[in-house]
Amino acid sequence: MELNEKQRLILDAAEKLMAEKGFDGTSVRDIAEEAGVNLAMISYYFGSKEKMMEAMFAQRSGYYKLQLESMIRDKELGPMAKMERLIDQYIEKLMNHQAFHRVLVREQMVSGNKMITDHIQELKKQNQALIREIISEGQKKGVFKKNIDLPILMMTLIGTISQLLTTQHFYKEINGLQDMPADEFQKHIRKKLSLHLKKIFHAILSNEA
Amino acid sequence: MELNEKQRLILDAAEKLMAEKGFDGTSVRDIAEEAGVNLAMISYYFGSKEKMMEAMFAQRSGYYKLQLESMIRDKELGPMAKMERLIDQYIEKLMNHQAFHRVLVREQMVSGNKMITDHIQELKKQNQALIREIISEGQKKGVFKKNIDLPILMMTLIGTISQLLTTQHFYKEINGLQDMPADEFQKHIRKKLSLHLKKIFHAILSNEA
DNA sequence: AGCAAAATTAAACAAATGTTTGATTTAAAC
DNA sequence: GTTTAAATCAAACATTTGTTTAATTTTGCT
Repeated sequence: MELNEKQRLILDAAEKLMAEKGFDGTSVRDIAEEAGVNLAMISYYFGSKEKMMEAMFAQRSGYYKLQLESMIRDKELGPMAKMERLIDQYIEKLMNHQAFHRVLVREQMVSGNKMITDHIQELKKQNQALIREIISEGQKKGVFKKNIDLPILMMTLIGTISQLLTTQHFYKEINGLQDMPADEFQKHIRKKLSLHLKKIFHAILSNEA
Repeated sequence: MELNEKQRLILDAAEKLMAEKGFDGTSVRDIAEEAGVNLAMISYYFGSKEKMMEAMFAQRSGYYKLQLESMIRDKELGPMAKMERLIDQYIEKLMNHQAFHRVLVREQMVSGNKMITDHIQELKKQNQALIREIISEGQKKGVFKKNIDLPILMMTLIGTISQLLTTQHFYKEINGLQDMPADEFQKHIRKKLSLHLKKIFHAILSNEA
């Protein structure tokens, strides 16, 4: 779907506010004001608040589509190196779109909008299918263990990153990092996350002792 | 705070509905109907919807208080055995109070109610202080690694469980478990989670190869 | 039984909600 | 320059929201 300038303004405003207050906690008047457009434009362009949300997911959920295809076929990279790149891709994707990810986490919990949850589910399936290829390759080469439970492993990957995203204010305080500049903190935390998750994946996947 | 029968009915109804629809997505009329009480009783007993939520957290957040003290002093248990019990306690606590945990996850993400987020933060700090004791003991005995980043490890613990809680429908479908009875599924998933997380903790904490 | 406090109720309240309307302005096409 | 459609706007709309009111019922106590 092609978006014009006004539509983009509206979705940006909606994403920002809904990341803070949630769908029901954000009124269309708040969104219109934040976007600097007239209230009626939301219905005019999207039909309704609900459909505006759907448009937002259609527009943004591509964030979750990983750039994996070419990497998977790469003959130079070993399976573990591929998994490490995968981890970093997930960290980048989720951290670079924190606001949208918050909206998504909320929406995922609700039994709510079928169109949206189906959309998310489909993306997850596609990603898992690709990752499974890497794992199969690793098992065939004997560097990965047999009997790997990918869905649970993905829960640790996404769950750990999500948990950081939703509680980073806690993390800052508990580590006395309130005064660290925002971008420096982002770098710091991504590095930590990356090392931590790679250690975990290595322990779960690798055949070596 | 002591609760009478009506107050309990109200909080139970509120918890159930807010786990599904969130705070803003749940009206006091919905809550009153679900609880089978008159609409005005919510203001009458709690003062407001907001304060009702605070009462709910005051009442339920004890779920997150682990029964660790006595176990920590236990001379029979090694540090790794203690960590394993810790993992199982977290799994039990969060899984046994799924509805409340959903409400908490949502509320945690919002900048919203200071009283509630402070309460949560305080509980986390207390728990982490206790866990740190176990880790120090393990390090002193030489069975745990030095330089363990506890906050990140806790993110993996809580994040993995939370991710499962918020996406279990997806997990069911991807594993073809839609027809498994609910209680059997709960058992199945707790067992898997437990083994998975213990493997991770062992890899991160243990000094052995 | 009589009384005071607590509990319960239906109704009313003002404010906020998502959406629509109908008029007006802007832009594009001829 | 006129015409036609798209875009923009303030106002109005009907619901829904959380809360309060004022009357009534129930409860506990003497």
